Amino acid sequence: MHDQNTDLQLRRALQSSGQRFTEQRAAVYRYLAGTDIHPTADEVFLAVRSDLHEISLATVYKSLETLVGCGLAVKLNYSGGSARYDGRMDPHYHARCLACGRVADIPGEVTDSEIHTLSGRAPDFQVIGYSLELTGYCTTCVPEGGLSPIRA
Amino acid sequence: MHDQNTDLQLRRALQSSGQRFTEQRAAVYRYLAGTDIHPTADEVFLAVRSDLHEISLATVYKSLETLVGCGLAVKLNYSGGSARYDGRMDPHYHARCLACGRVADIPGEVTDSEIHTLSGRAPDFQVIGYSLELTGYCTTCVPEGGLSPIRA
DNA sequence: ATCCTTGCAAAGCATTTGCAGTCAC
DNA sequence: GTGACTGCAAATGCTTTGCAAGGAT
Repeated sequence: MHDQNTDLQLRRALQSSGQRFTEQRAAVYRYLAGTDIHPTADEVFLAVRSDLHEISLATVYKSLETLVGCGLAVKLNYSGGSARYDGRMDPHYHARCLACGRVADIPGEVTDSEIHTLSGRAPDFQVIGYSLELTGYCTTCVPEGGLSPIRA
Repeated sequence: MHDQNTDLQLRRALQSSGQRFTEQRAAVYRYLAGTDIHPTADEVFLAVRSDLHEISLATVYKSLETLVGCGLAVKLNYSGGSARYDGRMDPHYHARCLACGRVADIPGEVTDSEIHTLSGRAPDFQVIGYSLELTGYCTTCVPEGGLSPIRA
């Protein structure tokens, strides 16, 4: 299933940075834009391989970095091993379950005024972005002991 | 230079979780609690080795994880390779320079009401903490091109 | 005396890289 | 046709692990 809009968007983003449109990049982007599971590079590889049997893991890594470079995806770094990628570009932030590791999308965004308040405490620093993540437990992972205090 | 308070704090934290006080753990904690450079495991290793010549990198890794487990340190994960550790437990968040990779402390915290607002959008999720990081450029790393839009 | 911790070296993963062949433009 | 991209395999870098010797309680 080829998503015309998705492909076109990718083609434009690539062209404007002097890069080429390829089937591999298209397949990676199509998958990433259509899922909300925040897959790892390996998960993308496995998913995309059902369409493009010959694609290699190295190419998936390269494609993902290309997408990030074009602003079509965001890379999320977590403690538990591999990085995850997010191809949904609507404003939202993330909640990560400390038990199962899943990452859930939370719609909405931190308001600009909130960011300004936070940035104001950082003189000598030109803020261009932020990354906010809530941590806790999803309903399927009920903790037994008490809860730890909130800490960044 | 042995910080009595720091050592005592560590000894208590270790005892309450059934672990032992060792010179290696003490050296790692003393260094971590006394710096604000958010060192990598390797940087801790190099710094601590001037006191404890025989300490190994593996032990540093193990000690750091022990401290995190005791709640005496926080592990920060970034894209650029190695994890960094923060032994300052007063409320603050971080600003990371996209050019040089340095991590600066920003004093203060997101207010409880702000966190509640953010958490409220996440039903089915028991929030116990958050992680906020600003990204941008420190004064010594002035970017040449335009700035990217704010995005999590 | 017990059993946790250390140090060493080797193993384990995620990710990157070099390069020849291939493809988009 | 040219230069960018792919696929492969090897390399890299961070972190973890197994195990015998040593150390804290």
